[in-house]
Amino acid sequence: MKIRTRYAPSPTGKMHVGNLRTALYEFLIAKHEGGDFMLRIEDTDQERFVEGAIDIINRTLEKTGLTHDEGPDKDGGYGPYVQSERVKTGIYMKYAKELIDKGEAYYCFCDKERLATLKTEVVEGKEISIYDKHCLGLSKEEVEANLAAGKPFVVRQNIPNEGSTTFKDELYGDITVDNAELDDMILIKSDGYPTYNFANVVDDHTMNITHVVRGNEYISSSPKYQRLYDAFGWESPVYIHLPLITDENHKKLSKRSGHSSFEDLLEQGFVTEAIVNFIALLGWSPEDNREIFSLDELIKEFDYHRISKSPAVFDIVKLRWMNGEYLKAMDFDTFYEMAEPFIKQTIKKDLDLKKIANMVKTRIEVFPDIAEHVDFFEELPEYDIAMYTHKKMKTDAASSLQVLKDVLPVLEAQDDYSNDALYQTLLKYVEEKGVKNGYVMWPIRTAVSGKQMTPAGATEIMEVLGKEESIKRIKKGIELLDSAAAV
RNA sequence: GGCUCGUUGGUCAAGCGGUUAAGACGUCGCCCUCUCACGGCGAAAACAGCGGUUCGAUUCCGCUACGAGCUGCCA
Repeated sequence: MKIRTRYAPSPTGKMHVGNLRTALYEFLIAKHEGGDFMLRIEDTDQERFVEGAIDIINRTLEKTGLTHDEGPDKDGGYGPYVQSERVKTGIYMKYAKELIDKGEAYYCFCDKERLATLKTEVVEGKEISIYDKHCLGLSKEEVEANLAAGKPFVVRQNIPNEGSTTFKDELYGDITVDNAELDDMILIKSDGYPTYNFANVVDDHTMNITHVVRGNEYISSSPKYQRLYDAFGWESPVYIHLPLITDENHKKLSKRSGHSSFEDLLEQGFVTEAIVNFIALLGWSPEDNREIFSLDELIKEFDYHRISKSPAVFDIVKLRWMNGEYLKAMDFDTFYEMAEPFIKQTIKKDLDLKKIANMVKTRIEVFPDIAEHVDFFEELPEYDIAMYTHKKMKTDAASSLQVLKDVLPVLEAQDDYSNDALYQTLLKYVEEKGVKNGYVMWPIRTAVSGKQMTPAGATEIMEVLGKEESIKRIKKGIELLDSAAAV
């Protein structure tokens, strides 16, 4: 049998990495077996609907490559299934009535006031009450009369107070709950819309979903869904509940975490492939120790039996590392295309940006890191002459001054400012003096960059800077060291 | 509060009765090197606790602790 999964988000805002991972796993589970992956928008809560949220979902899935296989025709492609559209067909009410006829559900006319009189318990600021099945006792005539009178109603699932219900999760095994723990949940709301609890079962069945994959938070309501399947006489799907993704405090990811949504991560300079790769490994691991996977490779390797049961902390430090791996592996042209805007943010001068990009490629983890690496090209920063002193290079202010003075005329005389030529020239000086490379390179690099660390060596920097600017900076260094020595 | 689920280094994780308990990120050290980074090598660092079952438990069972989720006319 062909596997069919679905991603069923509610359009209430940005797409969390948790949501994205759910979509990814659903996609991978289907594709690994050559199955189909569907998209279904769960917008039955009109109050929480956020304008533009569906666009975000579409954009994200498209960008990450999680394209769905089926849906209503739309602009030459597939649109998602949309629950609010399906409501218009009367499908949910039809199935609700079927349950009512079977005695598995019933009309409830209780208003807010009556509901408020139910025995409630306050735990941690939340009111907890269990519906008392009051309307289950209504006679057929009373129900008909209420309906005829246009009295607002909801439809509730009728769950017995005795016995227990069991469902099977592929990862967690059999989970059994006493029926007394299960509230008579609302299936159809008074506005005529189904609740998620009902729509999800009806849709998954009518869409022939074979594997229901969703977050852990649904595990405790799954027995209720199982009762629905049983009541209808439908075969239940394979359930796969996914462990949570938490923040560094082991709390559910919140918007405030700042790095919790896919779009936020893109803004922070992460590349799509790295994000997808990273979240794939948050709750799943392959048989070998491999960590770098393209989407196609994930499809090939993904075995849902290896999904973990315990929650995973979203570690942005490791994501940064992985992003860096992607940048290093990227071909230069692609890298340059993406890096250029970031370089141009700090460098306005007419310099060889490609050379700069190349210097930085193996040194950054995310694009915004570029700025701190290249700012000195634009302008020589103020620096302390203490920077000339380096224990390992055996340099200090005096030796540096000497080196710079010695080397200046040579560099002034030289016209070839290519990295190679400069390096050869300086090497000659190193040999003459019988010192270590660093002994002369360190002060020069310090003078031309004004920085402790640079993305390239002295000669490479000079190559990019050009003769005029390089000489200027070296003179500046001599000046600084001279005036300090004079004191 | 009740119910359900979870618990291997700081983090992601392998392990599915017998192992010196992998690997990765991060941290630290060394090497390479015209600085830093890359790369290479190495180090520190874990089975929540207590009881069973067993010749033998990280692995199976129970209890406790801790964490999380649910307990909505939200999904």
